Amino acid sequence: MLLQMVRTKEGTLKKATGSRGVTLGGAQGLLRAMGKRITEQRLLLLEILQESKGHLDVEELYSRAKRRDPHINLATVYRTRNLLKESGLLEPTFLTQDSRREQFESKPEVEHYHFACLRCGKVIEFESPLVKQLEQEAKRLFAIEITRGRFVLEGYCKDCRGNLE
Amino acid sequence: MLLQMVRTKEGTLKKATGSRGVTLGGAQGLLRAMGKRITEQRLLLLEILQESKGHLDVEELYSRAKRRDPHINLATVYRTRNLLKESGLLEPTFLTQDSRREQFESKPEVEHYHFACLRCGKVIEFESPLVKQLEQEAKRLFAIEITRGRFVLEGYCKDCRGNLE
DNA sequence: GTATGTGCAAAACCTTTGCTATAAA
DNA sequence: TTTATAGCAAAGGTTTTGCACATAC
Repeated sequence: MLLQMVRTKEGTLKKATGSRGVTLGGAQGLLRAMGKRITEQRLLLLEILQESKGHLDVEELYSRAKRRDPHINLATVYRTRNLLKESGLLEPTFLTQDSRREQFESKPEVEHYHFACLRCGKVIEFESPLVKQLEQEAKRLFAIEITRGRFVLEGYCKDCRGNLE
Repeated sequence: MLLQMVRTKEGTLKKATGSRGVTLGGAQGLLRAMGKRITEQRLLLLEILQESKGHLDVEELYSRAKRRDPHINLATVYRTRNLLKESGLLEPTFLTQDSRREQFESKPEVEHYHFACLRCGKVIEFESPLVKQLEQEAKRLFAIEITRGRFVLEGYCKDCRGNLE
């Protein structure tokens, strides 16, 4: 017998409560635990990732880092990004259909989902228990194990929907 | 949160009824209408895309094409893929978190969603009205216009979930 | 002091593009 | 015959890698 969630007066979906950074705040400890070193460059990159809400591609991360440390090298940015990715602190989010570059965000405490505006690039994060419910259903129906679910919407935000030339 | 759990007999999610190919079947007409030419290479690539359920990246498409026409060129594959993408017959699907390459599938008649196995690459397509419901909620809550929604699960399929070394 | 990380440059990838010959209409 | 397209090779863009020096531990 399956359980189904039914929507009542107010929706199941809400804006994500953007508490983040706790994860990245613990980055130093994790790196140490992995036998990795805490370098100036890594600290800088972590700082930038923590400040920005994420959704940075490598180019953007590099350019922001360069403003504070003009000598930082692109290879270092790639290597750091890969390190954080492998250690699970950062995860790739493919936002739009035609994006060529991967974007990343620091791993959130509460799983959330995304809307990305095709015109201005604005990203809205939201949560909804229905997504987990869908995952549960899929899990049972197909006998699969799910490690990650993503739900991504693309389109035009409030400000852009009228202004399409 | 004002949610009630209700017992129902069946879930909202089901395996996608994989009718496809009608779209790609109409490709020739569309190409003609666009003033494009029907070449052997394009026919071959369309045939391959139609046979495979999709979920091919360019490399795979190229290697399959080469088996039947050893002279076909990678640039032709890219150009054809871009053409089909622009004309809306093919669309990119980012399946797994660490996939570097875009994969494509022929545009389905009924919108569906994906599960991809991280070990064997198997793809399961499914449908659920709840996804559209979520889109409606997001649309109202954020005053956005949604052009596309994707819901992608990754993990391990029935056959692979036990065999992880 | 030892081993890891950085910067730099080169290499490896993936995708696009300019050109000429070919073939579709 | 006319014009779009294929094949090829070269170029463009992104990511990775080898190596010597610097630096965290």
